[in-house]
Amino acid sequence: MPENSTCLELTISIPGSSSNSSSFPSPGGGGYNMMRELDINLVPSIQVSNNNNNNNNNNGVPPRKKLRLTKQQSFLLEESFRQNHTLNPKEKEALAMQLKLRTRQVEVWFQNRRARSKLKQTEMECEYLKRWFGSLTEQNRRLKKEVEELRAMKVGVLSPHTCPSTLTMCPHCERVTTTTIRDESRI
DNA sequence: TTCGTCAACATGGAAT
DNA sequence: ATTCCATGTTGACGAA
Repeated sequence: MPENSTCLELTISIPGSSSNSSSFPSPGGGGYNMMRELDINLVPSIQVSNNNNNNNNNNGVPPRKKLRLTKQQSFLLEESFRQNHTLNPKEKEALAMQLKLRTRQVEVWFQNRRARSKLKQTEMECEYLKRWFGSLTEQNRRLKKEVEELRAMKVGVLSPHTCPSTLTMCPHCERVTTTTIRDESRI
């Protein structure tokens, strides 16, 4: 079955019902029951004309159908989102009119789009942090190895005939060097 | 059948 | 009180 609004099943619009979906609590987040106001998938005019061939043989509860935006609608929404991630009421109204959608649909689309955008951003940051963690782990490993080598070097330098020494950083070449007590006493 | 995507919805918090 | 938004969830749908 092609996924466009013209083949979707319909519901009867209830006069006086608000566009606020939260007025119709339903099992599950998908909010869906007999009291559903308008089929979100359709423009009102289409709903009226198509409603005649809807038998509603499901105890008055039509199966939930999923709207697929047309390519044109998606393109315009994406373009609009690219320009601005949020819409003021006038822009929302205008865009809805242009797309032949309800303002609620445009609003929901933008909410979902922002969420997807944020998710993508978070995933990218996560990847970056993972790589960073990897490089830090590697750096830590190398530094530990270096410390081990330096410790071994220090042990080698120390002998019963030599003075105790300490490891110091040369301020000029920034290399660690072994300094004996005798050397230090000369400074 | 399973899984990913996404429109629609619920809810709670912030702003007005 | 109302509106808007972020976030989490649900369910329809297509693809693998």
